[in-house]
Amino acid sequence: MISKKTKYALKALIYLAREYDRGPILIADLAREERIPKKFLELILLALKNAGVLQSKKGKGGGYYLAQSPREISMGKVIRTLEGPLAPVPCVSETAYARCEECDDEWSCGIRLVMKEVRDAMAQILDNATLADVLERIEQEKQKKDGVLFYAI
Amino acid sequence: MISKKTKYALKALIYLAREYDRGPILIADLAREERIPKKFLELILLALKNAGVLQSKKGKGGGYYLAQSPREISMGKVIRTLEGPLAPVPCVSETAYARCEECDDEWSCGIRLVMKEVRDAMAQILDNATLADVLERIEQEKQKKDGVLFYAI
DNA sequence: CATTAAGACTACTAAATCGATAGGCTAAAA
DNA sequence: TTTTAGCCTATCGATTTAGTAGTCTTAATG
Repeated sequence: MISKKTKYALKALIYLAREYDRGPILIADLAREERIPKKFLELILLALKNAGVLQSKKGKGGGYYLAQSPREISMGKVIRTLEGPLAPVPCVSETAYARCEECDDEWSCGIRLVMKEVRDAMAQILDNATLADVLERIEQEKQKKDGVLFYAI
Repeated sequence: MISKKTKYALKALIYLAREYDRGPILIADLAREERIPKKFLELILLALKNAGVLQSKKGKGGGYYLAQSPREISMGKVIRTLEGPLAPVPCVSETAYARCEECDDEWSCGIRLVMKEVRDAMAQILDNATLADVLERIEQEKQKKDGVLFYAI
């Protein structure tokens, strides 16, 4: 299960993607709209900024905005920033490989073989799901729902 | 990342699968062979027993053994027992659905749509990877390695 | 240039989880 | 009835999670 922190981050980024190219958004507005504790959100946005996902402007008229277009920011990047590597075991991580302490023969570790498949499948999905994709899919779902509503009436 | 508990469980089960139909195995032997803290392993095996994965015999000549054949025990089952649902968010879990507290419109939640894909991909892999499969794959890898060694000499 | 708006940074805390240990209880053989 | 081996509960220290508080810094602007 992903943490609340990561969920908050994704919500905030989807919000910022929707408002893309409308200038900086205030933390306070984001917090209110998405119902995220403001001070907590501050820390999250800061982490995303340090990871190069967001940029910010201080002082009056300041706020946060995406560092790249919504097409270029993937859920994989966001989750890795806040949650750490996608891999279920460190020995199959592409971005943060580490040996599993007590595995004496990594190359014939059965757990590793299966977990490598899992990490590849996750990365495949999450690294290809950009904020723009997510926005699109939300719209599609809303239209589907309207369709159902149409028939229901 | 999966917990040590789950890794220990998988190691123990792979060991028991290899010794399948050779009668009960002592916790102490398992602990020594797989280098798992004995008392900790006790709790893990007990949990697996309560989940129906293992059976046990008390007293002299006792120990633990698989409740089903290695063909019928999947890594998905084991991970769900010790780690909880595979799903990254509760609202996409098939085995333990729960609403995400602060999601007002689940059906047009973008996070949910992507996470559903992730959970399905994970379940596909982990529910189809049985202990028997894992044993087979370990053997395959060992032979591959021997092949390389053959050419290297 | 003083004020004010807004993010940046550090520290702290309560509660939960993780990894592990301790010790007594119960069941089954011999 | 003694020994063997699993069953069960409690406890513990370290880490992580979710969140709060307060101060510092930077940038507009009147």
